[in-house]
Amino acid sequence: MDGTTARQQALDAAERLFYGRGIQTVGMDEIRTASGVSLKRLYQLFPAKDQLVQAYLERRDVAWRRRLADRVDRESDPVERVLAVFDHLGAWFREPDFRGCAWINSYGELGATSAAVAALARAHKAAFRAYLVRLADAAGLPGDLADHLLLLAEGAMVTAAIFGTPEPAAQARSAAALLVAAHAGAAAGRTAGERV
Amino acid sequence: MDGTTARQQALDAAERLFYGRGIQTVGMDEIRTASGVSLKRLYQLFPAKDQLVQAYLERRDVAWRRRLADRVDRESDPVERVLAVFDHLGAWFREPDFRGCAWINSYGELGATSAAVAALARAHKAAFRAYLVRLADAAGLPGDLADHLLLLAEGAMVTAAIFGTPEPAAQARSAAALLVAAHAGAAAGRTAGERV
DNA sequence: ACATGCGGAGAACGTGCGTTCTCCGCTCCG
DNA sequence: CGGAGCGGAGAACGCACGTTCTCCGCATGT
Repeated sequence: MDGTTARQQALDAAERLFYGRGIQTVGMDEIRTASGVSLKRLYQLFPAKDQLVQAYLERRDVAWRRRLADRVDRESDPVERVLAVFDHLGAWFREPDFRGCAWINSYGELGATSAAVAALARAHKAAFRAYLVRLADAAGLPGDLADHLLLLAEGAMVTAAIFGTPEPAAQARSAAALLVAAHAGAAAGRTAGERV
Repeated sequence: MDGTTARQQALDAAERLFYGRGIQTVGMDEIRTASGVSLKRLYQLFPAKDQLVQAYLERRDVAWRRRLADRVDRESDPVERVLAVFDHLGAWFREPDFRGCAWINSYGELGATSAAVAALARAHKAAFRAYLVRLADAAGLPGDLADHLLLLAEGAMVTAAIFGTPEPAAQARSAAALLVAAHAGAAAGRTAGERV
């Protein structure tokens, strides 16, 4: 087996298992069995479990954000692009193996113990927030709104995971639409010289 | 040592350690040392670690919700009572040992493995949501708003934990205020016969 | 054909931890 | 004063798991 395909298979198995059952619950042996990559090879590629965990979170980060961007790019209207974020969440929540946000879960499990995991969670959420800022900016909406959208999205992920229903995505979308309208109204008022 | 005080001390230590460092990271031995309750006694009171975990989450649930209600009860205006929820979150986030929501963290750590933990997280969030529904109702606001508030609150908890800053509470508060205004405006419009 | 070295399977090792057991002192009752 | 039982300290046990080691087959180069 090729080295790079071994790495891929190992990461595929790690992602499926770590995401589905938690990190501490899954042993290296199980990853060996699920991936077909021998333990020796696993430890050549990732000298310790921590590094496999780190690689899993890093790879998933770029994949997750690319999937989001792909969905958003199907819209052209700047405001629709903002709201598409929540449509994407809805589709994600409906996937049968959805089990919440990998970084929120990892943070809950290891954030207090592993500085690396905490940093990766922070980095992922910072990147997500930066993306929301760009979307809001492109729609001519103030920066505050991006933070509001972030809270709605994070809340939707958590709530959908714990209750096991996709509804929070639609709820977050409707709240986001109201906030966008409120901000847009305020902006329109400001440009018209209206006093608040 | 009395039986009920032993139980209290055990739960005190369990709460401090489980909340601060995660459940799987903390061993029964450490709880013994931190609480001063002997291992024998611990296992008399809680026949297995799961049950100690369960008792920890249950006790913290009522304490957490009572603290919230106490803060809310300092306000009399129904709308202020709704917003006070986020002021309370801000105060909580500023506590030095704040490390996110115990139930979100526990769910991330054990939700996939332990049905009991998943159920307790669901129960806690359902109770929190029901409280928000009551607050919204008392303020004459529609039921949808309570779900929006829930998402903002959950998002604030997660974001404050991962970024290690209390700001999300204020952001959630301002978003909540905008949503309240939007809903109140809509209600006023409806009562005035305005067409949307 | 034969040596050489890489890779796989899985045993082995060490440690941590949930749970139980042993031993001992203390207290309380006759 | 004696013994009987409860509680504490912590050793012991069994298991799971991260990590390493051993052994063996196989491919490759001369």
